[in-house]
Amino acid sequence: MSHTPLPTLQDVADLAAVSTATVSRCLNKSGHVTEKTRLKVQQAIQTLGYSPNFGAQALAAKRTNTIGAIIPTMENAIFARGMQAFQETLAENGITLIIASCSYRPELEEEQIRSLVARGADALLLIGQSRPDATYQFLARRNIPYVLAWAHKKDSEHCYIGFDNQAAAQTITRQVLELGHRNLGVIVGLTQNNDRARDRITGIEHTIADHGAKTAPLQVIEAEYTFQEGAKALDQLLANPTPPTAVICGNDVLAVGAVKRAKQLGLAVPEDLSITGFADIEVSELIDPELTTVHVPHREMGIAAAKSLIAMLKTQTPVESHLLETRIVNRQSLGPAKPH
Amino acid sequence: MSHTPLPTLQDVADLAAVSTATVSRCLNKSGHVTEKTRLKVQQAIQTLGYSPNFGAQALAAKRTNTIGAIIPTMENAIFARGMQAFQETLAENGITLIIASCSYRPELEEEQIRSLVARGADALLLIGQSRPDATYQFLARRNIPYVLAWAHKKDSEHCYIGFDNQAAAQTITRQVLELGHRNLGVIVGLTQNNDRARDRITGIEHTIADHGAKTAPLQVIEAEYTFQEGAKALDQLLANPTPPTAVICGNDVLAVGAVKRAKQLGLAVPEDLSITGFADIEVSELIDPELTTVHVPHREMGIAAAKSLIAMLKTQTPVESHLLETRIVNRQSLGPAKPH
DNA sequence: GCTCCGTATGTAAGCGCTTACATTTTGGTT
DNA sequence: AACCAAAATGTAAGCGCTTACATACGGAGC
Repeated sequence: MSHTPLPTLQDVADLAAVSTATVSRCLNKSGHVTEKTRLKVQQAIQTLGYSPNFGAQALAAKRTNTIGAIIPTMENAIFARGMQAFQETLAENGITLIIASCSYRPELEEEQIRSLVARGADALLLIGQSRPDATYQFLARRNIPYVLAWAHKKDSEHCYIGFDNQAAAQTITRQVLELGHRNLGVIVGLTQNNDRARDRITGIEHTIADHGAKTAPLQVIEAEYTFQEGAKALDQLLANPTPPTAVICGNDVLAVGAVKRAKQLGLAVPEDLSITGFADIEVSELIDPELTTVHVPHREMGIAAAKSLIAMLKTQTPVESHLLETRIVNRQSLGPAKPH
Repeated sequence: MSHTPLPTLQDVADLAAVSTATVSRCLNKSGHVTEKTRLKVQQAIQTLGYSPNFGAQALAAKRTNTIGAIIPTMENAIFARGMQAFQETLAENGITLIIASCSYRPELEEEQIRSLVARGADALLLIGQSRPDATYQFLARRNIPYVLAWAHKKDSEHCYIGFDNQAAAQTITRQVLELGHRNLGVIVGLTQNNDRARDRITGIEHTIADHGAKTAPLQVIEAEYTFQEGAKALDQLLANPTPPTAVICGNDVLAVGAVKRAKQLGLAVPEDLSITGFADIEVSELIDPELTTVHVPHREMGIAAAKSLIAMLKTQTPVESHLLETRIVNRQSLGPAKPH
């Protein structure tokens, strides 16, 4: 490991026989440089193997070309695809992604937000909306643009890049009702710190209320985001003297766990029990029966989030929310209610 | 959006009536500060809402407390759990993770390495070993510590944090052979830029060669990392006039795709066809039959990688490789060969 | 050839922090 | 009370870059 000091801007300037200002202008494509000198400089950069010092650049320019994202966890496939697209889009624009996770714990999120900002994130991607006002004030005070992804709300002061969880839940609930189901169960992620999960429940409840038909009271079970918990939740639902004929799940992982459990219990899906998911992640096509679920355009969402953030950074003004469409993917796990 | 300039170290120093050096010492816990003045400073930091400027800190201290990771893709569940643990461990140590992905494309990886280093990554986590010498030289020249994760090689100059892909493949192959299978198929990820996949094939081949028993020639199919491709690969294998009785897959995703396809074709797993996986990601417990696979300690690996990198940064000296143990998880998809 | 002006280039002042070194304070000894 | 080492604190010199402003340059128009 040698320790020759790395070349600096000054070294490049010296070699190219120009001033540091000119080299800087070349680097930042800020124009006002002749083709001839640009070439000279490029040459010098090449031969020295120069690469700008990040700290110095950040300090002088007051920006880092870095965008932060705080997601509940990378292990959740629901975020993986979207984040991948987000990162790719940022990279195409010369921006680096820094990632933190908060394990669905708001106080940790708060901490991570401060941490990423302290690390020089120029802008942030956050998941969902529910967090203390103080956090938003902090961001405003620092003048840090942000988008709230994986969720959407009309007429909000915030910039949302996502879909309407409530509306999506309504659509699939309606379909379930139309198939004749009158006794519904719900398995949903922990709602405590998850506004998306709450919105989905609300959507389900509203649809049932609006539908008019007489239905049994809705049974809602909250479960952690794992297959096993989905299975356990199904057990609870089935323990009821009048168990549901259809179970609407707040996400695919829970749904897949429920499907597996149902099969273990000797229930045919969807003949004996219908089960629906939410998100359309890869596993939903994998199990047997394949999952009828709500498709969410994850990649689109990641790309849109990146673009919005980049635009905000460039124009220094807020950007409109972006509503993405979900749609139901009809596969095999949802069928008509058994006639009595 | 107000624009009161953010408080600086100087402001804190003024308010606390000490010098900037003292404040800096408090911030960096470098000792030599009385409890009394530390409190004064803390107080001042609080009331001003001060937070250090990242660029300035990086410039002056010549480090960023940032570690970079370049993984093929975040969508691959094989990396998700390990990276999550990696990030958590870094965060516990006050280090931020920056992530880039290279889509299994070496030239992109090269670019990302330079990019992350330019962004001030103090150290790097890379996946696997195979990359141009020039890349390693670049890292050496910059004096950037790195670990190679998800792989292991004895007596290497590099620091590996991972498991022995070849040995793991040997173990499971041996088990397959012991169950009487004499006609084996292999479905593995694209080997072109994936040394781990290659190592696994090597392990399988060696075991068969060493075993002595007469076996049919090994049939190897490479497939992209998706369920669908796993299914297609199985089709190819079965198209053979003497199809294999056991298929060893290079990862769980391919295995799960193959299992699903086998069932669609009316083959009972493992009665008619045995299938094994590699990685033990969540889905392997989900499908029916559950997958017999090689368990990889993902979280441990992520934690170990983080700790090694932190140690390297602190001591400025290389750290020993860390070999993690894999083990076979016997579930349902592997059974004895059908007697003729 | 001389102005004039728009464009290319140079000059140099910071950006906010860390840290080597200098100075002061503290408190135990004599 | 005087002394001294050790501990605490202060001083100030950068770190490598961007950018406002100053200056030099070169061609068009007369």
